[in-house]
Amino acid sequence: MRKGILEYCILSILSRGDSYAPKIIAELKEAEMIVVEGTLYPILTRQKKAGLLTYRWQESSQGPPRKYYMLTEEGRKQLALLDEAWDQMVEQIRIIRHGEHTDEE
Amino acid sequence: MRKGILEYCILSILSRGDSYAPKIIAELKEAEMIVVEGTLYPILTRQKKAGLLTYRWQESSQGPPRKYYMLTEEGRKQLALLDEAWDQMVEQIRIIRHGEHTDEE
DNA sequence: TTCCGCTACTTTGCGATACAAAGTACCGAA
DNA sequence: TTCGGTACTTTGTATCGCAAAGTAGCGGAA
Repeated sequence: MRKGILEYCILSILSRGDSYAPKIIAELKEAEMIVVEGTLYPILTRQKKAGLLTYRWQESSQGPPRKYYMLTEEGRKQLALLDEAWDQMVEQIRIIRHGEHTDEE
Repeated sequence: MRKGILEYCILSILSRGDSYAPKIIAELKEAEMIVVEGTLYPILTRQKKAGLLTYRWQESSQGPPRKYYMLTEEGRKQLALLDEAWDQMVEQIRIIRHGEHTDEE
């Protein structure tokens, strides 16, 4: 029950600072949204291809260099849209669950 | 961005009273979660097969009889689980978006 | 009665998403 | 040079939702 939502989470995480895959995975795990490499990397690739992200190579003190991803201007726009869509969905599901009460309570 | 959530919505709707497909579709459309027949019917079939739903035939004043679906006891349990999972996801996404944390970082 | 349109339910094929698992490549230490 | 750890990539599979076409029963109009 979270297909398509990962994309939103990833943009959200990157909106708070550049990051690279293993770190993103750790953040998502902390939020109990278990993600594995084989899931995350294709999403990052898709989003980069869609122009939402870009990346820079950055040396690491230990191990190979890392791809640090960051939002593009378009990525920020998309995130704003997803923010709105998410809020609407949460509200609609609240209505479905508890009945519609827009004017009254 | 709503895959897997339809199942939850359908159980929620049925928890408020028995219903049949076109009526469920109308309710979901009202919630701006557009659903078409080819989407809903397979879900109902899956859920019935999973033991979450059952149905009875009921005559209609005009047109063919309708399959009125209703939750089983197991369906209610599943709905309770999904309720909890949904709340957790909403909370986790709120944290991801706004950087809420307990005391560290 | 026969035909037609409406309602309801069903099936098939496709694209997209996420997962599991295996594979590639680079770095530094022994 | 070899080994273990880190990072990134690729392939195959299952599932979900959609579009579109198909099946079937009911009731009104000619």
